[in-house]
Amino acid sequence: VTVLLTIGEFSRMTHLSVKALRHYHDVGLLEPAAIDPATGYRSYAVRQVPIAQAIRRFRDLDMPIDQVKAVLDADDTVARNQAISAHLQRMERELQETQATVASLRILLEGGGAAGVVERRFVAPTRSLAIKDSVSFVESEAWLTDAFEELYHAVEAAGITPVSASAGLYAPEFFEAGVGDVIAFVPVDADIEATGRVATVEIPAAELAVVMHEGALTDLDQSYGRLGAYVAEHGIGADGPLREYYLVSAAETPDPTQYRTEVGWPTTPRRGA
Amino acid sequence: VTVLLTIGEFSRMTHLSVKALRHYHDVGLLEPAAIDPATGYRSYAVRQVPIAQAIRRFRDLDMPIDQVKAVLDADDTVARNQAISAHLQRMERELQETQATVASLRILLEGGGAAGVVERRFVAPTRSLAIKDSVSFVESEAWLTDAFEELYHAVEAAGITPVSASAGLYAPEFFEAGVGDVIAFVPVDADIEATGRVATVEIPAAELAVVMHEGALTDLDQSYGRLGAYVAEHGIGADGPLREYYLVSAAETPDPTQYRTEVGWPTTPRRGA
DNA sequence: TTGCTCCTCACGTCACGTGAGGTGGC
DNA sequence: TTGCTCCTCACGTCACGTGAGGTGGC
Repeated sequence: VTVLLTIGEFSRMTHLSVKALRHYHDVGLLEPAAIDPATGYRSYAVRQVPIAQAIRRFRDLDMPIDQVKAVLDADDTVARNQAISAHLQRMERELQETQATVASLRILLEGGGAAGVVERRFVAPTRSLAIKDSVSFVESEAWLTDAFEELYHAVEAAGITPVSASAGLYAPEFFEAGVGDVIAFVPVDADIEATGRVATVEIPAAELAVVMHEGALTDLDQSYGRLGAYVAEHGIGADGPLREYYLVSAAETPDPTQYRTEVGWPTTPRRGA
Repeated sequence: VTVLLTIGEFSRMTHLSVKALRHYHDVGLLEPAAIDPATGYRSYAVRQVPIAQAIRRFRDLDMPIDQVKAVLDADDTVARNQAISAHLQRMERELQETQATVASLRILLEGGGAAGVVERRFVAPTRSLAIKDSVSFVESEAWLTDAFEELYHAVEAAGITPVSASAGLYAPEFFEAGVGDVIAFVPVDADIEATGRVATVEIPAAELAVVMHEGALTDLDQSYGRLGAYVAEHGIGADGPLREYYLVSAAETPDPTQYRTEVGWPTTPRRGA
């Protein structure tokens, strides 16, 4: 016979609170083994204890309830282990970002802001291989990595060579609303058939205030701040997407402090230019 | 003259969304430099850019808004740096817990549950130095560390020696509600004057089912599960606090896999005992 | 018989995001 | 004049926690 446990006993055995257990029942993550139809009392089975203990660990790792459900429902061991290691990888990435943010905070508080020279520049229209998508600010780094991987595959497959560094166009609402259109592009001098997300497009010309950003992309806001101040002080702001040219990036060096990124802020044309 | 920025410009310069900036205004974390009384339009000053960038970094590190406010309001550099490093320490601790949880999850999923032998035991009343408090489950490890430090200071100050290992009593609601009375105690054979939170008390006798838990305290639920199953199967459950005896703990070894903790679950008395 | 355990709503938390609906300046 | 930017509510999100108010079993 199965030994049944009250919700209180089950709570002490799993270190999940009674409120949490009721919530997991409500959302279908962990159904009691039996429910008294008269009183509504929940009963749990001893064999549910390890499942509940696993749930507690997943939740301690901040895995969303839906994902926990998916992992537990996967009777396929391979799929289950994949889901778990995918989550652990996400966590490792977050940890690295955290360390980068700490370093970045230290620099900022020590007053060592980027003081690069602002330069004004006209960029001509550029034929490019590009991927365009609506991207959220938080997922943009991962999106960019994927996009450039795909673009370089297309470049290689076509047997051509990029004309200059890879770059990105960011709609203002990407920053202001946290979601907006982003175009990742690689300048080329030949037309290529569209495959998958990759298309050949002409990146429009622009008049820009430009600054060289040295270091990790987490700190890009410092260069944006510098450009924005410059543009505001000179009253030369114009509409249009923000630009980033990745001169030295993860593709070239594993050390983020070696990254070199040109940031461009749209301006009105210069007189006499 | 101060150059004023629209909320959109300020957003692009700081990489904080417009919604976030309005929220920070509402809660008093970051007041605009000026507000148009007719339209309600917010204006920000260039000198606010580094402050906003610092706020973004603190929030990326999940520092609560109230704490960010406290850190920024502290014009005392020393206090500010203390608050920051306190937060970074908390994050490091969390990281270690995360790694422990990952290890713990691996063990659980590989089916290697604690299979220790359950033993029944009567423990006599024990005169002890104790600290009692209402403690939440999440903060209990830190609370316990502090409590034992204080207790050992008191023991030392009195020039006496503990009679046996330090231990803890946990009210059922500590697990079931996530908050409940906890007593940390060190058995002694002399009365000591109450100082601070420390008092001399008699820990009551108890009839217990006991199992030896080997390894980190994160995994204690496995031993609780084993005891609860044993007690339920034999129908010998009784009221009363749960007990943990810390035979080998952080005080003795830096390696959590070396920890030895006896867990006690209250039972009815044995026949013939 | 009396606490004790358990139950179900309903609402709060935290830091914004998501629309809806509307207004002033170039 | 027409978009565009900005504005203010009001409500949603996520995983429970916090009471309130009430019932069945030892």
